[in-house]
Order: sequence, then structure tokens, then C-alpha cells
Amino acid sequence: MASPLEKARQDPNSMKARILAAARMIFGQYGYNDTTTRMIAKEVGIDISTLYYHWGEKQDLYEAVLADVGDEIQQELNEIERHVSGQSMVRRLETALDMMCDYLFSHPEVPNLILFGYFNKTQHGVTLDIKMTEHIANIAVAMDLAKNKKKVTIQAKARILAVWNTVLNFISGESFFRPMLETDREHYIQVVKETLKFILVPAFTAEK
Amino acid sequence: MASPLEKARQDPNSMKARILAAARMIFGQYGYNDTTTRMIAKEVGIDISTLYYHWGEKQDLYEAVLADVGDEIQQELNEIERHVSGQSMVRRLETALDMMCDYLFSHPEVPNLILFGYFNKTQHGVTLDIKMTEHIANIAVAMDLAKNKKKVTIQAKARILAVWNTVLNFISGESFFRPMLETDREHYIQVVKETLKFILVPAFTAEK
DNA sequence: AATTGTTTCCATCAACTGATGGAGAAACAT
DNA sequence: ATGTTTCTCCATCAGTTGATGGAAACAATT
Repeated sequence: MASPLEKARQDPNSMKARILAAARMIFGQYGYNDTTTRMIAKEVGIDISTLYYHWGEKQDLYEAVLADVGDEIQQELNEIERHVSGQSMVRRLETALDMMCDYLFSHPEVPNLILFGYFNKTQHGVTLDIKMTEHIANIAVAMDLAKNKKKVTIQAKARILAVWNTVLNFISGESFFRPMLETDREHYIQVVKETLKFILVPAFTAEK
Repeated sequence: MASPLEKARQDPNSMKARILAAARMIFGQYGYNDTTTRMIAKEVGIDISTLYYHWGEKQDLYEAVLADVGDEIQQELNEIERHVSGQSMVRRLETALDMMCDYLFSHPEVPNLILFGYFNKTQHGVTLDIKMTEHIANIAVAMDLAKNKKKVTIQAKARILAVWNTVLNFISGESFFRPMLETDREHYIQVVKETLKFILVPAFTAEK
């Protein structure tokens, strides 16, 4: 039994998939409440009711978008973990930050959707789960902040959250920060990477 | 000639001031588009048209809220600067972080309004200015990241932004992060302060 | 008491929102 | 051709939104 989401993934040209892609972009840009079903339909070039035929309620479509993004993040985190395993702490951190930046900068709707979930006191109750708690436990072990996935201290969790957020902010806030730094996109990405390393590496490599 | 905002500040019990206070709370909680004029009016206990009589368009009221918050932040930054001047870098950083946390945790609508300005691609075009560029230059000098207010490198600016964002996130995301850390408010504040110091102090005090 | 200016509420507007029903197209198999 | 399924659109609905006009209540001064 294929879920609507899986079905959409099978054929990227299907109407379901095209709507999902457009919804992901627009929800990521404007958030749930500022996105109208008409905006999405217009982006795809179809009538509203066609959209409703394929995805039902707006909230269902939004949940599909979040599930889609959630899976993608999980996949990306796994790939990063595979890539950096066995290296020194400094190298691990730097590589992980680089890879995460590359991924997020090329999918800017992802950090937006995550941050919308954090901060918007949406009454609609839909949140991006991503099994945050689970991921944090994994990262904690990978960063030597915990020996056991089941025994992650609150301090370790908070530190990982801080790292995660710092990365997300620079990508989601680009349209605000980049004019402030008066630079172009390419250079901005480079500066962000440098800054992240400057801030984060010393904290996790300095001996106490 | 007193502006509406100044007028409202003179008498905190005036209708203008009561509306402004309620608007600040609700705009901070739901953002511009998810806040209706009816919500604000209901919070104050008045009719919508009473609100329109005092503040005109919704956008004007929002701008007044942002101006109010902007002034408060400026004031707070000045006070911090006065408090920490002359101390060692480590002490300066720690004190500044503590003070900023105390202020923001007791005014949670402030970081919300700032972050809404960053990330929401609102079409309404109203943004919280706060003379960010100017403040950043001041902080850069205070943190020995620049010698001259006029010559702040892009790297220094980016680092200050990173610090600033990290702080804001923990406060605005409390409702999301605190359940994840499974702790109460008081302890959460303490953990946030510790985490901020853990991450930020080494980066700015380690010798290169 | 009369005048004046301020403050409040009720009723209402046009625009937009999420959502639906029904009428056709198009593709396909029978 | 016939029927079936999938898909698409037009027209429309009820509810909400930002916003306004007019009438009444209120306060202060003359």
C-alpha cells in the first residue's frame, strides 16, 4: 500500500509530485498561514480544485511536505555521518559543517520549514518532527559528547541544538544578512562556513 | 510635536499605550499576518474600530511596535556596554551574555519580533530596523574584533551575527526546545546561559 | 446649558480564504 | 460506440480579514 507521498516520489512528473514540489517551495518561503492554496495552484499552473483533488486539505499537503523534508534531512545526516567517521574531531566537525552548509544552501526551503516549526505558534498544530531527539542523540555520540545514545546529558543536547540553530540561521536569514554584509552569494556562503568553524570548532576541541 | 509612540509612553494607562502593549505581545506571538486586529482589540477589551481610531492601519501599529522594541534594545545594549567596560574579555563576554539572556527571557516577544523580521518573507515590507549595522559595529569594537567603528571586516560582522542569533534562538524556541530537554523554565534558562558561554567564550578568547 | 472635541461601539463593506459539487475532457479498455 | 476511470476546470459557498461611517456616550471648557 503506497502512501500518497511515496506515490508522488515514484514519478516526479506526476501531478501529485509537481504539486508537492511547488508546495514545498512556497510553504518554505511564506510559511503555512501565509501560503494560500491558490498560490500553489498558480505556481503549478493548475486550478485550485485540481490541487484539492490530489492532496485534499491544505493541512494534509503541508504534512506531506514536512514528511518529505524530514526524510531528506535524515538521509543527509546519515550520509554526513558515513563521510566523517573515523576522522579526528576537528576534521569531523569541519567536514560536517561544510557538507551541511552545501546541502542547506542548495535547499533553502528546508531551514525555513524547520524554523517555522520552531517559532511560529501556529494553531494548526502541524510540526516538523524529524525525530529531533533521536538525531541529537546520534550526533552527541558522534561528537564525543556522550558515550551512550541513551545517556545524553541535557548539556550535550543543548550544545548540539546551538550548533544546529546557528547553521540554520545563516541560511534562512540570507536575504536579511547578506545585504548587511554587502557581499554576493558565493562569498556569503564562504564567510558563513568560515564563521561557523571559527565559532564552533574551538568550543568542542579545547581541553577543559 | 509628540509622535503617537511618545504620547503612548507618557501615560502607560492611556488607551493608546494599552493597545500598543497588547499589540506588542500578540504580534510577538503570532507574527504580522497571523495577528488580526480583532485579536488585539479583544485582548485589550475594546472594539476593533476603537483600535483603528487610535492607531490607524494595522501596519502603522506594527511599525509603532517595532519602533518601541527597537528603542528598548538599543537602551539595553547601551546598559550592557556600560556595565562590562574595562573588564577582561572573558568577563565581558560572560556578563554580556548573562544580561542579554535575562532581558530577553523576561521579554520573549522581543526575540520573536526580530526573528519574524529575519525569516518571514512578508509582503508587507515592514522590518525591524534597529540600526543593526550600527550596533554590530559597536559590539565589534567592544569585543576587540575591530579597532575602528568604520572598519569592521565582514568576518567580524558575521561572527557577531552568529552570537546574536544563537542567543535569540534559545529564547524564541523555548516552547520547542524545553520539552525536548525535559526540564523546567528556571533550569532551562540556566542551561542556555551555560551553553552560550561554552560555545562562544572559547572562540573569542583562544589565541590563534 | 451649550458647545466642542474626544472616545466608544454597532453595522457594514469588499476582498480574500479554504473548500466543494458538478460538468465536462482525456485516456483506456471493452 | 460504449462504459469506466482518471483528471481538470468553472462557479460557488460560508467564514474571516482589514477597514470605514455614523451614531451615541463622555468629558471639558465656556
